[in-house]
Amino acid sequence: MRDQLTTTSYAVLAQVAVRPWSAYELAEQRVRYFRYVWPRAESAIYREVKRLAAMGLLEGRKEYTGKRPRTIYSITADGKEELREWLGTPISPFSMEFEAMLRIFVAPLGTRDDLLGTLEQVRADAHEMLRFAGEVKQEFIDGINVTQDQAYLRALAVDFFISLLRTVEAWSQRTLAEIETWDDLMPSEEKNERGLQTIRQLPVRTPGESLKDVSKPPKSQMRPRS
Amino acid sequence: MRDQLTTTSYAVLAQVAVRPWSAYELAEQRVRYFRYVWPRAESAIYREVKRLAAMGLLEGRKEYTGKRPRTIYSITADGKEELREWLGTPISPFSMEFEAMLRIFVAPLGTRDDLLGTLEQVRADAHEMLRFAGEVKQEFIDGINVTQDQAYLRALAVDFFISLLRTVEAWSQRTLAEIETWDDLMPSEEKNERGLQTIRQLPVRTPGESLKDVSKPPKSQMRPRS
DNA sequence: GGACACATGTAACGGGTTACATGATTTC
DNA sequence: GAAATCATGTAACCCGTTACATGTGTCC
Repeated sequence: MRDQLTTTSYAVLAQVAVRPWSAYELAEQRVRYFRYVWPRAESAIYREVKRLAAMGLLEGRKEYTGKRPRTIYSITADGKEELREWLGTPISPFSMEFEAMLRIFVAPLGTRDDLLGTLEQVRADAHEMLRFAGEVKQEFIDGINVTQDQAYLRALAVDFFISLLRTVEAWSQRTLAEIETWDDLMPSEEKNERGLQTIRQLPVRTPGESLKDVSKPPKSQMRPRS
Repeated sequence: MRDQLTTTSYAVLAQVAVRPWSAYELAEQRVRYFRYVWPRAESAIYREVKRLAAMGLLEGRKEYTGKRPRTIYSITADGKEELREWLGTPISPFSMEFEAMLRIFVAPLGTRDDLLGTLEQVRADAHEMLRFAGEVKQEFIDGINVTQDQAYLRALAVDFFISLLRTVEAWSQRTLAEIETWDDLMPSEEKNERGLQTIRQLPVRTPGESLKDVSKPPKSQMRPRS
């Protein structure tokens, strides 16, 4: 058996570290816990708890409802130690899947309505996730969230989400507005000029110098600071 | 053989639609094209072009350098048609993987320095991606980007990235600042109160009413609009 | 007491990644 | 002419998903 832990392993460990859960509850509650930062199918959770239990990082206790068994998992001392060590290692970088962008790049093959529909979906998805975030916000304000005692940590997460989602929402809106000014999706001087105008105003520093000379920086830059 | 196309299939098709490439070039150039919106390992591309060629959506032409063969792929009429149809279907929703958030939730198991290190990595990753975005911006301003003639579409993408990355960067900075005010990672009334304060100010609408009554909306709401 | 939703998983398939392999080109 | 790097892939493993299966309360 494979004995290297994946991030999914740690995600499960982390959730069980909060309190014991049955595998079913774990799979279910992932929605509120990690769905949006580490999305996985429910069945992956079932396999993962078994593995972790076999490795001694989780402990499974069997219960019965009639003749139907279920397993309650809790974390072991070894499991906590694994988590602790993990916290000191480098993270895997932020990554995303954003199919809408693929479609933008080949948009001229389709219709203007196709593209508007795609952008509308992006906006709707962001809207839905914001609604969920709003629910969570309300729970904390009402003091009834399951992790209320960790509000100081969860606040960081909720802040992240809402910032990110509002960014996506804002982008989808201004992009819809831009596309609505177009008559078609064909390239044109006018569209490209507008695009360049947008790009010029984007808030990011451009490389100050050409890359050709990077291998031989001027002497003056190599002197130590006074 | 499986004959259902995945988003990865369309990503490859979309890239080949621009112009013919060898499989190696495709895998390499994904970095500049789709790496950040649809990340996949290079070997996945090799398998995908073969499948697409077998289905008649791509056409492979073999070339030789000495006795080493390579294959140049170009899109077929059927391939273009597939892309066109795809543009009319619903997109898979935006999703992300953000391991840092998992670590925040179990942060009290580790040290304050662990957590600061994690956040520092997030900031560094965002910074690096912004540097890349800045390069692309400069290319467009200089008029030398490979897709210069599609600046009107690429502008939408670059705008998206830079907005998103600046959001992540800003979040990581204010979160670092917050954590630096903490003496430890243990929960406390004071930390939680600050967290709640943050949450209350987040720019998102909370659900205006309780969910209990949703199943029986008042009659007045069911009347048709005047 | 039949239908339906909830609870609790298992099996199989395929997509994705990591590791490896080999020919060509450049460097020194 | 040996070493390092680039070019061009292949093979194998495993994670993740989709589909299915079976038991249990609940509604009417």
